[in-house]
This record gives sequence, C-alpha cells and structure tokens, in this order.
Amino acid sequence: MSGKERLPVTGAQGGLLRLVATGQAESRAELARLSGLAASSVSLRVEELLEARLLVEEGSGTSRGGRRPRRLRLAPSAGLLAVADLGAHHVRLGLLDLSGTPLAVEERACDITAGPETVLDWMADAFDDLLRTHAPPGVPLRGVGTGIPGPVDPASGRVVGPSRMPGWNNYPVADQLGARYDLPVLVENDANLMAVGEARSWPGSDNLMVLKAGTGIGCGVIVNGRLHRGRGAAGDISHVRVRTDSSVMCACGHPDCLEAYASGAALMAALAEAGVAVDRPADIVGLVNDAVPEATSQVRNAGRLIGEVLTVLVNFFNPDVIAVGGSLSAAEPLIAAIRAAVYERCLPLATRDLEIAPARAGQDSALLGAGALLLDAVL
Amino acid sequence: MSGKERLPVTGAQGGLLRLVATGQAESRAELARLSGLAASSVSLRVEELLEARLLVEEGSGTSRGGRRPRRLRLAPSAGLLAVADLGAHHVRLGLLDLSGTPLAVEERACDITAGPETVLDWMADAFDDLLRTHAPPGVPLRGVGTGIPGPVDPASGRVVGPSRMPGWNNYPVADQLGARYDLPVLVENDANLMAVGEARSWPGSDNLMVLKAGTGIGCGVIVNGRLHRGRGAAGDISHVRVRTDSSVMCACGHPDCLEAYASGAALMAALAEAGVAVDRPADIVGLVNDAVPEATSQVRNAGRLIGEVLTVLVNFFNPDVIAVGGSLSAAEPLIAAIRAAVYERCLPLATRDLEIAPARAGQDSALLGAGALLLDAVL
DNA sequence: GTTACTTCCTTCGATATCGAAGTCAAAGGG
DNA sequence: CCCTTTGACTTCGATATCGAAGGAAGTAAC
Repeated sequence: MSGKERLPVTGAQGGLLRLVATGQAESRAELARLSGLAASSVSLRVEELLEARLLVEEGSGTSRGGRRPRRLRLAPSAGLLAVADLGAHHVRLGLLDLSGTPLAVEERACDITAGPETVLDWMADAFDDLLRTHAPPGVPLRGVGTGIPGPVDPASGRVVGPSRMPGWNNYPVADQLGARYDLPVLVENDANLMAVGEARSWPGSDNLMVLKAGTGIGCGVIVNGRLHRGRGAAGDISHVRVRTDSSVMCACGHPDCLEAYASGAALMAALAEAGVAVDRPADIVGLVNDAVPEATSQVRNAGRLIGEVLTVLVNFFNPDVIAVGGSLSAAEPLIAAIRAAVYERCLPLATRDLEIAPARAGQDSALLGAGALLLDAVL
Repeated sequence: MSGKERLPVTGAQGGLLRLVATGQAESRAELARLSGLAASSVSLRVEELLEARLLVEEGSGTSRGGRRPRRLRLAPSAGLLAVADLGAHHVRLGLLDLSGTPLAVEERACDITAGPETVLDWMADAFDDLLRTHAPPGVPLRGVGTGIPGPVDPASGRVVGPSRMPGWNNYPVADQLGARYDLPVLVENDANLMAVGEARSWPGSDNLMVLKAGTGIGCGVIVNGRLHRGRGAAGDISHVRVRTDSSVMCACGHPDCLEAYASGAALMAALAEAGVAVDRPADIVGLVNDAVPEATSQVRNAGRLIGEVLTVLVNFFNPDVIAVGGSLSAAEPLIAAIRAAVYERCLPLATRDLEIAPARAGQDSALLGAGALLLDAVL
C-alpha cells in the first residue's frame, strides 16, 4: 500500500466519516454511540463535514421511540474508488463510491500470463474507460486497488511466489499502479479481498473464514473484524495434506494436497477422465443441477475433503461463520458435504454456534472488499 | 470476568500505568512514543500518578545519545494479584505485583475431582495463606485469577464441558471467587493463560501459537498481540484426526484423535505396554535423556503427529512463532520431530520466518499470563 | 387532548490534550 | 576543554473534547 493524497479530514472527522461510509452509522446519535465521542463533539465534527460537502443530510430515519434521527449520508461527490479483481482469465472491474456502492461493474477477458507490465497497463486503461463513461463530472478518484490470484506481501505490495502467474514473481504491483495514479494504492490477495467484502454481510460476526472454491481453493480469514494476514501468507489451505486411499502428486511437489483433489481444476480433470468434458469450473454446477452422477459424486467428495480440512481449523480458530464462495459454491452438494464433515467431527463446543453457509456478497465481494480496505487508506 | 473495585485512575492514566506495568515503557519519553499522547500530556499524567503513589521515580536509565531518561517504575505498594494455575493433580499458586513479577510461587497437591466448591474454597484459603506470609503490609489485593484445565466461557466465567473434571460442568467459577473477593476476577483456560504469559517473552511477534504438551495437549493462540478466544473454544487441537495405520478410539467418541496418540497420557500408556512404567509425563523426559529407545521413538512419533497437525495451522494462520511448553517440551526429540514435519510439508512462504522453539517463560507462564490479563481488568 | 417518557441534537462552561518553544543533561568530536 | 548534537523533559497558550443541562420532536398510554 502506498499513496499520498487523502481526503481533507482531520483526526476525529475521519473516524466519523468511516462509520457513515461503512453503513455502521446513519445519524449523529449512532455516531456518538459507535465512536465513543461525546454527542456534542460529534455534532461539531458533523457540522464541519457537512460544510466540507463530504456528508449530506437527507431526510430523517425511523424513530426508536423518540425524536427521529436526521439521516446522514456520504456525499456522492465525496470521491470514487477504482477496483479490480484479477483472475486467471478474466478481470472484474468496478467503480465504487466511498461507501463501497458500485456505480459500474464489468467483466473483461484478460490473460494474466501476459505479464505484469502488460496486464497492469491494460487494467489502468480499463479504469480510465470506466471513469470516462461512468464517473459523474467533478468527482475525484480517491484510490485504486486490485486483487491478485496469488500471495501478496502486504507491506511492499509485491507478488510473492505465485504458482500460475509466470513473470509476476516479486513484481512491485503497488509501485507501478502508484506511479500512474499518485493515490492510495491497494494490492491484496483475491481471497483476502473476498473475505473482507463478505465480512460486511455478516454483521455481528467478528471471526469468519471465507472459502473460495473455484479453479483453485483459497481462503481468507477475518479475526476480530479485521483481515488476518499473518506474515502475508495466511489463509492458505490448498496445500494441506488430505487423507485418501490413492496418492496424487501436486504441482507444489508434495503428495495429496487438498488442491489436487478438491479444486475446480482437479474436478474438471477427473470429470474429463470419466468422459464428461467441461470448460470452466462453473459448468460443473450445471452438471450437478442436471443430476449427472459423476459430477455429483465428485463434488460431494470434494466437499468432504474440504470439510475434513476445515475440522482442524474450526477446532483451532473457532469461527462464527464459514462462508463458501467461488464458482463452485452454487453446487448444493458441496456445502452439504462440508457441513456434514465439520459437524460430525468437530467439538460440539466449536460447532455450537457455527454457521456454514454460501457467501452472501455475490460475485462482487472481492471488489467490495477492495473498497473497504481502500477506505481505510483514504481516510 | 467480573469485578468492581479498580485502581483509582482516570482514562489516560490507566494506559500509561499499563505501559509501565508491562515493561514496555520505562520513561516519560517512551510513554509518549508508545501511547501516542503528547509528551506534555504524559508529563502531567505521570506527575499525578507519582502523586498518587502508583508510580515511583527511580534513578535514571541509559542515555540514547542525549539527556538520560528518569526511570519510572510501578510502586511496589500499588497492589497485588493472586493467581493460580489449576492442574489435574497440582496447583501452582502465585502472588504477583502489578507488573507481573512473582513475589511468591508455590505448588501444592490438589485433586480437581473433589469438585468446584471444595477446590475453590481450598484455593481461596491458600491465597489467604500466601497473602499472610508474603504480602508486604498495607499493599492491597487488586485482583484474583485462575487457570482451568478445560474450556471456559469467557463471558460468564463458567467451565463448559470439561473432559476430566467431574462436577465442574457449567459451574460459575468466576461468580464463586467473586463472591469471596469483591475484586476483578479472571477465569480462563490454562493453555490460553500460558499463551498470554509466553507472548511477553516474544517481543515483536504478534502472532503466536503456544503448544502445551503435558498429560493432555493444549494450545493457545495469540493473534495481533491479543489472546484469541473465538467463541470460547479456540485453540483446541487435541481432537484433530491424525493419519495413522492403526485405529484408536478416543474418549471423545471419535477415532484417531491426536490426543490418543501424542499426549503424555497416551505415551505413558504405550510405554507401560512396552514394559516401561512411569508415573508422570515429566518422567518420560528422563527416559529420553537416558536414551531409552522405546521412549525416544514414542516421543519422536508424537512430535511427528503433532507437527503434521501444525502444518495445517501454520499454512492457515501463518504465525511468527510456535512455542512449545508443557512437561514434555524438555524432550529435545519432540521439538525436533515437530520442526521436521512442519518445515517439510508447509509452504515456504509460511515457514520463511517461522520460529519453532521451546517456551521461554518457564513453569510460571500461566501465572504470568493470568497476571497480564488481570492487569487489563484492574486498570 | 393531556401526560409521561424516550430519543435526538445543541448550547456552553469545565477540562484534557496538543504542539511549539524553551530548558536540562547527557554523549561525542575537535 | 568548549562546542555541537541529541534526546528528555517542562512551560504555556491554543485547540479539542467532555458532560451536564435543556430544547426539539417524536411515541405510547390514558
């Protein structure tokens, strides 16, 4: 993360603006409760933010038994964020306002193997396109962020030892974007962004795991409401050894990695061998819905293997929620099999209040997550 | 945790006092740096704390190139904490000053199966003994805490579903201690306390796992410098399924739990079967040091199994440190086998800066941890 | 309609914090 | 030795925050 220009706010104002932007607070009273500031101080700061045209007052909210609150909203003209979610073959691009609401989202084909210079330049051009076509006039861009389908060193914004991204190793992604934009820049692993985006859909749950079941298997971890990065590699579960009868060598050099059995790529390979050819992992969901036996049994087996890995993590981490996203998550047998494995084997204490459910935030969750993290950099 | 009386400090004073108590700061300048307060504000607050006789000025520290700092210490008369670490057959009892330094520690035999009323009353009597014999006159007791060898619900201070503690299930431990002391009371799982105590010995490491290898296998997790509780059960790894040839049923009702193979209890049973009888898990260390082949091979195997479980957690959680404590940790082959398994199988990115080492805090780590957590409740 | 109560928000004097400037006390270099 | 530099505090006026009190605007019950 790097960046220079920030919103023209001082100390306490930033915190208040953030509470409004994230939707946690809609009135001065809520701001006072959540920020811990005195109600009088909140009123003063809000007055300044209204003056600065970063907030607007808009009608009134619903009464909670007394006077109705005056509803506060982020001014539409406060700023924009340009965010991307880079995948192996596609990119999702989005333009968000500062509250994280998408103004425009589009998906384009993009070959990540073309190398970082090409892809990032192309991405920046696409951002410029989006801004030209969808940005209201006079609204400034405040930040730029992208998700990367591989490990990212959070401090330097570099890609570190990615598996399917030739030419990207150790490339300073954040620096290059920063050179073009002179704004706060965010570069983060895609599963981590997805976790942050998803977390907003689970208010009250401070500890969650977000599983991304697509071509690969990714996982993002939210601890105490914040993204857990560890030393930059946290959340990786794809190269955990699973208990199986057969033995398969994974690309990482170890035998019997979860990814070699339960990823979308592995499922596609197994189905092809059984005579059922599909192009993309998402197509497997269609096969399952059409009750193609090979597909259902493969997906169920993948769910069981994933679930067995999760048992360890559930006992250890004891999350409130496991949200399952990614293109395979639409296959019901997958989640059913995960649930079965976890609930059977985990400690009752750990599963007592555990919810295992499909992700709620939808396809844009990584974009929303990028917006949420960028907001922290902007304020 | 419950409690009423606190130290007579207001807002900012508490934070400063804590920084001194935890040893993070020794001078006004350090307090200013760490607290984020202005140097002038720090001086004012420190003046008040000196006035209140909670801090004392004591000589001067070493210069960092300029004027020497005036060293600040917690006043010995600021208060005491009474803490205990309840085990299956023994209790360690300690009297700490507010900076967590033990004034007195002793270990007594104690049968936890006697039930909570008996044990807790006995414990309180033991605290009173300690206070009579070792407390300087006029120094008030500020808090009471104990570790429990089983799961504890952090909110209510109750024991929840313990395995080897008949009669304790759902017992309101915190309430009973609170009824006798009218002070802040802390009740926490023993491995968690150990983790908190150990964390202080690893400055700069914000994410650590502390493994307790004794009669059972426990684990405490520090995330971002703070104890991770999850929903109250976090850190449990003893009932994770391990990969083995044979199949053993665990007391929890599932086959092949880690505890059934790698705990001190399991090792003792296996050694007895091989004709080598020992009384306590700690005795196994002696056998290993005497190069008794059965013992060494059993311990090494236990280390391998523990290490294989840790691989999953290292990839997922990506800690800075895994500290191994408990009575078995003195056996070098145990840690060596853990290291071998983790370094062989984990992602290089995850093990790049990972340190796997014996616990540094020694036998009193749980007592120190109880002191550290109590300090938060007291300030 | 009247009364009681709740919640939202503002006013205003008391208090806490900040930060720039200054003092104090050491280390290090000719 | 004297000077410069560095860091550790203090002083003091400017600023931000607090909190008690009160007005504003609603709900709920009778």
